[in-house]
Amino acid sequence: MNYAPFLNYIKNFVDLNEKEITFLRSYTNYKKYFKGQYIVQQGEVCKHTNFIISGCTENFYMDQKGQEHIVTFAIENWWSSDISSFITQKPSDFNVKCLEDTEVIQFTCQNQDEIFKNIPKMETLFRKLLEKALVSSQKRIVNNFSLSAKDQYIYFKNQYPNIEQRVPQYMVASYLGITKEFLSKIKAHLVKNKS
Amino acid sequence: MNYAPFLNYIKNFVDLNEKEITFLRSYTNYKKYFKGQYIVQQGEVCKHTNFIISGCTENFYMDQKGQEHIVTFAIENWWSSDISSFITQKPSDFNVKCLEDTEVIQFTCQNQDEIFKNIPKMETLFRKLLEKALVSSQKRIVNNFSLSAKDQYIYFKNQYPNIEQRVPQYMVASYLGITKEFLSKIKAHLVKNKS
DNA sequence: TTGATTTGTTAATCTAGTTTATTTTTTAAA
DNA sequence: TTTAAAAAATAAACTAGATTAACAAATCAA
Repeated sequence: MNYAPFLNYIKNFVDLNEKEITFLRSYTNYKKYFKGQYIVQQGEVCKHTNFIISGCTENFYMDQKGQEHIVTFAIENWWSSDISSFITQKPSDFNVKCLEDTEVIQFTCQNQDEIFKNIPKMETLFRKLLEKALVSSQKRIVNNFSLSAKDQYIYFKNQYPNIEQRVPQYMVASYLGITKEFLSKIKAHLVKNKS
Repeated sequence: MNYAPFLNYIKNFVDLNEKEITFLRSYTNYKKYFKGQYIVQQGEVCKHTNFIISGCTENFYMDQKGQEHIVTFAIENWWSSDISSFITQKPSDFNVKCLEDTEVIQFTCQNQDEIFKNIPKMETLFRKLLEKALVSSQKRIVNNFSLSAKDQYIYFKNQYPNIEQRVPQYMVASYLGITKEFLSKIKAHLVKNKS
């Protein structure tokens, strides 16, 4: 079990003393999932918030027509969960699925509350994380409005340079909200015009 | 100056004692803006987070082609600011403009930190608000992907029943990311087909 | 009460992105 | 190493929504 990356990540934001680290350890746990395994399944309650130590997950849902839409990817040092289901403890509208073998540090909703109660710095950290997440979510809405599919793809490549190589193209298309055929067309066009 | 709605709003989430209320008052201030006035202007730093006591604001930006896109509306009991600029204290990509005379309770970034330091319950409140805001932002991305413009319009009407009457249609179209002409077509179609 | 500006409608034409279908390439399993 | 399955590319027909332009209401200023 590999806990260090989680503590290193936290150290970027706040300093925890020994006692706090011990507390945090006892209220979180390590888990390994295998490729293809579901961490959360549409219709079930999302029990944990997960910090990814290694691996890659997708967060997707199935619409009324049976089409899958990828909402987010997550890799090392990112968080992965369905926040809506986690905070309400109601059935999730999303699936969280491992695209590779994936190690996580996870905690339940109850334990999160305990952590925040006992280590207020951790609540501050999460408040700031949520602020950033909200900003990037709004940015995505804005891009959706003002960029063509081609420009959104270019933006995606710049923002997540590590992800494109690790997941199949049809998933990138799904993330961008376009068909795989159209993404293929965009890429062919970009190659031809050398940018 | 009308402070009560702000305290009532807070009371829905957490209980503050007299001392905390006094502290909060001294670290927030009341301001009245007039219709058409800008609370935040694209290119300037967003200095305040604003809680709306009365009135209505739009949060919009201008893209490279000079087209305006409305990102959010806000009315009584909602928050209005450019969170990205507020947390980084860097120039904003957005405008926040009053669509009606608007009264707000506002606080600066520094004062927010003081409030959180002295009244941790307030940080918890904000953490929860951010969670909800993130959920609804993600929901909007999801809708963008899986709903037609017509269904997004219907969803908007259900979710924000109070806003459509208060703002011109072309702003609703802008919020939905479609042209005013197409919204007009959708509405004509809905009237004809009685739903 | 009239003109001027802002808002909303209709219709024709156009285009970014979808759908469907077929073929090729890559991956993975046996 | 062969074979089956999954992923990617290509192309033609199609559609949701954009663009343009002309006009009609509504609001507002004076």
